[in-house]
Amino acid sequence: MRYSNATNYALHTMVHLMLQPGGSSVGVQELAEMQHLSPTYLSKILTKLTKAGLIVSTPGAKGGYKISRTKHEISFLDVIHATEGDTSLFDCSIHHEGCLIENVMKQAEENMKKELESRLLIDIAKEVESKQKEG
Amino acid sequence: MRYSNATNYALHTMVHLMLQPGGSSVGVQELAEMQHLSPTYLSKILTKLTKAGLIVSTPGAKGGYKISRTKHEISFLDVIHATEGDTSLFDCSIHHEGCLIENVMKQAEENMKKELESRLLIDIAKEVESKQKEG
DNA sequence: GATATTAAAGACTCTTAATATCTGCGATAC
DNA sequence: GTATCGCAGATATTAAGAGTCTTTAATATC
Repeated sequence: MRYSNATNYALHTMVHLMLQPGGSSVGVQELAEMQHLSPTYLSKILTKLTKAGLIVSTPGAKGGYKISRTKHEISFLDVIHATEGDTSLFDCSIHHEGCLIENVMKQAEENMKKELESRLLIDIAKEVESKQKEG
Repeated sequence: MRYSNATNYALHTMVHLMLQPGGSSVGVQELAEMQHLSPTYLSKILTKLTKAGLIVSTPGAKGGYKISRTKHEISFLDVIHATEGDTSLFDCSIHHEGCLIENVMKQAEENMKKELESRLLIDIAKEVESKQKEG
């Protein structure tokens, strides 16, 4: 029971893109090197983020990825949803509906998702930025 | 990203054992039939619960499993911990310590675990019991 | 318009974990 | 002693995650 590595890479990439001055584009090459990944693998993850509307891709020369201007407040949940898909933590395979155990599990999952929805990437980006100025 | 089926089976088994009058033992045979599982598979799950001290096993003729008398208040988290092991939802594989993203994820996980720790199986058992009397 | 650059998509491999079964061993009641 | 039952280990089987490679499509620059 663990979030995939892809989610980890996605979150880090998103924060990195947020730190770009003027929201300029960054190529997969640079993003992949930063996280010690192969560009082809990371691009699969970036495509998911693009389809989810969290980032914008521009193909061709001088292309790359940048944060979507239409989504200033991107939450952890947004990214997780993009990479993990619409998964649920627990499904009772025995009872078809109204399983009391499933209800408890789904309630806990719901609360966690609400917390992750309230946590914004921009706050992480700002914190990283201030740490960089310190060091 | 999902809890294993084993956790589902374990939770249902625990509630079933709690509903036994006088805390009497039940064999794997019966527990397996109830959930449409093979006895050998379920027994592996039950062994985990036994090692975790949540239930007590008595081998030999007329043997079986029963709720541990020393643990009257068993939580969802207790069962999950027994079946899933000591897993964590998210580990940053890039930064070695103090990753801001990891911190947020771990905080959310921690809160979910606290909620699952406060939810007791006995409450589910009581609810099931009262529903059975109704129907 | 030709060319270099870059993202997108699909097929494919590799590894790992979950799921599940089977067999033999050891403990217990009778 | 024997039948019953849980325990442990070995062994498939399946599914998902992780990652690579190749081809295709889109874009900028000249």
